[in-house]
Amino acid sequence: MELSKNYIPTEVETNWYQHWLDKGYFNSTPDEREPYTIVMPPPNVTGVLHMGHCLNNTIQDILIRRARMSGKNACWVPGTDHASIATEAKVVAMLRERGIAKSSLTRDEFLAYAWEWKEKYGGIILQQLKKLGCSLDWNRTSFTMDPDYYKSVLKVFTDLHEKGLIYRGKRMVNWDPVSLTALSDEEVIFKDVNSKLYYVSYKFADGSKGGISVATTRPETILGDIAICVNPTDERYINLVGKEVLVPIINRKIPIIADEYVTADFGTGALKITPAHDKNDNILGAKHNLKVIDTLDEAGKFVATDLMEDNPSELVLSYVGVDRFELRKKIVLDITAINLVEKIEEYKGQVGTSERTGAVIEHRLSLQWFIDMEKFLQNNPEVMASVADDTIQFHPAKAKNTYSHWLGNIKDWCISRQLWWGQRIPAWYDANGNVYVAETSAEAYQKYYAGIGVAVPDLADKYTGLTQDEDVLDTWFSSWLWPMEVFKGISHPGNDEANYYYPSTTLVTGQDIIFFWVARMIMAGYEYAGQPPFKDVYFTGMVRDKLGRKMSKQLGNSPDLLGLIEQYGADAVRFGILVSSPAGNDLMFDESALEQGRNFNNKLWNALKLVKMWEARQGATDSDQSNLTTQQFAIDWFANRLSQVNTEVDGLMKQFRLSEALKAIYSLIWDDFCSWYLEWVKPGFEQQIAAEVYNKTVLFFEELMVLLHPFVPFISEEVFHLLKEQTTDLCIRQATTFNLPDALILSEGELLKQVISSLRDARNKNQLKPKEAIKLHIQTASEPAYKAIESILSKQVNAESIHFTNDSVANTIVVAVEKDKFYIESEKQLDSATLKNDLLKDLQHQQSFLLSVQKKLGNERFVQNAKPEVIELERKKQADTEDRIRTIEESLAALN
RNA sequence: GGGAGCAUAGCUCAGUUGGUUUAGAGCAUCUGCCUUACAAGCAGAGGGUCCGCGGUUCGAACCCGUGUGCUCCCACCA
Repeated sequence: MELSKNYIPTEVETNWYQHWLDKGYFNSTPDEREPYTIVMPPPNVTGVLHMGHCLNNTIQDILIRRARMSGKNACWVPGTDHASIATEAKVVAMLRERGIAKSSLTRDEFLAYAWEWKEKYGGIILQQLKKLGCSLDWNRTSFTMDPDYYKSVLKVFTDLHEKGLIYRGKRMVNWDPVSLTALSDEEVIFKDVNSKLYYVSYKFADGSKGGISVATTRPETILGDIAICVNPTDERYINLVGKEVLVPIINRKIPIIADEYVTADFGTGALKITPAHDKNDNILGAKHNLKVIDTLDEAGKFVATDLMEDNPSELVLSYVGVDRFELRKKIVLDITAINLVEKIEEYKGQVGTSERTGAVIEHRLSLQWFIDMEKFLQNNPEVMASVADDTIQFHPAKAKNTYSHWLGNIKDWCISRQLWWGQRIPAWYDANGNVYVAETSAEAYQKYYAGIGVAVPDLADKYTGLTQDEDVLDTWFSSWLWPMEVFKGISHPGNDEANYYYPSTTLVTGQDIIFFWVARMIMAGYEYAGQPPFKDVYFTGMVRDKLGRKMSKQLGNSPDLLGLIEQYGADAVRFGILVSSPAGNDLMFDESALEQGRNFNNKLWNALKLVKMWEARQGATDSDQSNLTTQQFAIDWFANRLSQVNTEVDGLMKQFRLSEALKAIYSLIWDDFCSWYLEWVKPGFEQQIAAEVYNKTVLFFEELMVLLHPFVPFISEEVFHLLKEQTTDLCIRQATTFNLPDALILSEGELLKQVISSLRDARNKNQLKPKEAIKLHIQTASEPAYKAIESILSKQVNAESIHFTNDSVANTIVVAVEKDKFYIESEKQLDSATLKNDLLKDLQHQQSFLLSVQKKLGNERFVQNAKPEVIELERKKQADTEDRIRTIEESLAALN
């Protein structure tokens, strides 16, 4: 078969992926093997594949493929998250484009559209993961709103409610006025903004001259003011406490009160209290028994209802329905007109925004469902302990701090959302406002009828008297069950699959969702399985562009991933993203890394071509005996390098240092295998290769593909099969166990490489063309060792002859390597000046090194204190350096 | 405001208990090569005040203190 000049990935990738699928290699069922389980962080159904997913899923695929090749029962579960708020926003936008307002639809009508949308667009991302080569068990694809999953969420809600861990209450919550729902604290992102600080004066109500000046960033809330607060120790205001002032525009009388909460040196030292629109004001209001006047509706528009009794004026009426930001401008204008604005300062502040819609968050008093986190954690002390004591290991470990700090300061979790897309809260209310929480409406009615002492009607459609809560649950209230419920561990507890696969082995995710998801999965894991959901958590960094900026749509610096796969091949994309991804750190993505990946694939391809050329050129044995011993040296050396790197990679993988593992393999293949080994065993022009050497070479190549496969699955599988007829696919091939490498053989190989490089350097410096042969004279105490590798040496430095000598050789230039000297003889006039210079530089370096070693050894305190092996090492350094200096000096003498 | 982390070659990063490290890799750079697997390549080379200062130690890139610069997380001083 003719192999193409360069490696062409497209067809190869599609074919192999289909083949693996056809063979069912990715499917897992429980058996006697040890499981290796990864549950994929479910992307939003609305998602499309981006760089973050690419990094994340490449890492998971590497882990799972390596496990599959190491005797484990590898199971990687795909799926998607219904992503309540994000998806609902998309569906609302889609409907708006079609001219349909959400408010014109019933809940059921809206949900029908949402499901339609989900079936059409949801899960595109899973198809895209196939392009990347992800070896997911597609039979297990899950969705957080699958029927069983849905039920499991209700079950958990009901259960936690029964345990007293869930309560309903009117609290200050983060309110998104765009999506019209409450949000948890974690869904609020604080952003720096340039705003203004308005100094507004409040006149005394008794008509006496003057008043008090208050600094505020939110003048639009003035009409909801209920008091002015100062610090009790603030001498400027101490006499004013108890006096009343007038709220601008509406002239409501409000008191001046004192509380230590107020900072005297901020603004004017006087704070206006608006309990309806600020968390701290609300706390202060409650403390001082103040009335709450809500002036904004759910969409952030002005409402006057609460103000009407006070003083409805034309002006106030003109504010009704005005948006909060517009209102701010209007009110500032209006109070400026009546001379109540003293000054306006520029102010840098922070404002909370909705993670999903970007809308500025309002604090709003509303009735919501919460989880009592303190109590929950008291019931589950392992949530904190398991991470602290490494029962669950975090990589990198620094994430442990973030985790424990958050848990230590945890607030109650608001889990209700005023949305339709999601699990509807299983709570029913009767006419009197009594609540019945149950997994089904039937059960809720049972409780209801029992409570009022009425017999339960015989048919469910005769049930009356209850209405279900309109709200749905926070998305994360379903995703925290993911590692359990993908195996039906909640809906069908104790089933064989859950028993076998849970706890999962490794979680790979971003640091950004440590609170949203990781911590909560650990909570649910202990609460419902009594076990952690995973053993290791590998946190990936964030993917940035090469300038270090976050990837974002606005910046347009987010590359088109599928386009890149098209252009470079999935293997190259996987290689590129991983090679530039240090463990646990952010990675600067640069397309040149993909080029490196593509080049590497091409290198593999060409090595394959070379070996395939030899296939037909095998001879029984090599006629030249010396050539055979030489090749045996190359084989022994590479076999040991292979086992050395295998051991190294094992260690790196255990520490999740995937990038370094890949680099080690890359260098083993490119440098050791291609640049050295293959050149060493390469037969001369149109010559035969010993069958034994050929077979060994193919074996090495196969082993390299085994090592490489998890990282670049497609090309490795392709090369593996093109090398020779195989009885298995690489995808499920089990890794070989290697012996410990022989250090002596390895160091002999290193020395040979060093000799070759030094001689080539000397050739270069004398402008010897590659084709110009030299005569080599070697002065060494270990002649047999060099005799054994003579043919490699002569081939690699283009020496037409090699002689051994006991003395310097006239009219040559000399190269010193370790204790040996190499004399290069050429027909060309050689210039010893640069080499002499190099030798002098080296000599100087060695001498100063020797001096430092001698100084150390001459130091009595060193000899007394240092460990014996360290002293021994220093002695050896001294001896070696002395030898080296002698060799250099002799070489210099020979040059003169 | 509180907490965590980082600073090593032009760039991105390794450097494990302080001692074969007067410091390594990849990419980039420079020089020479169209050598019959590969120019998406081959061979070779250059490049560092280990952020500054102080300390501990026989010995510091590594430990301690301090200064500077940067990053992230948490926290709504209106």
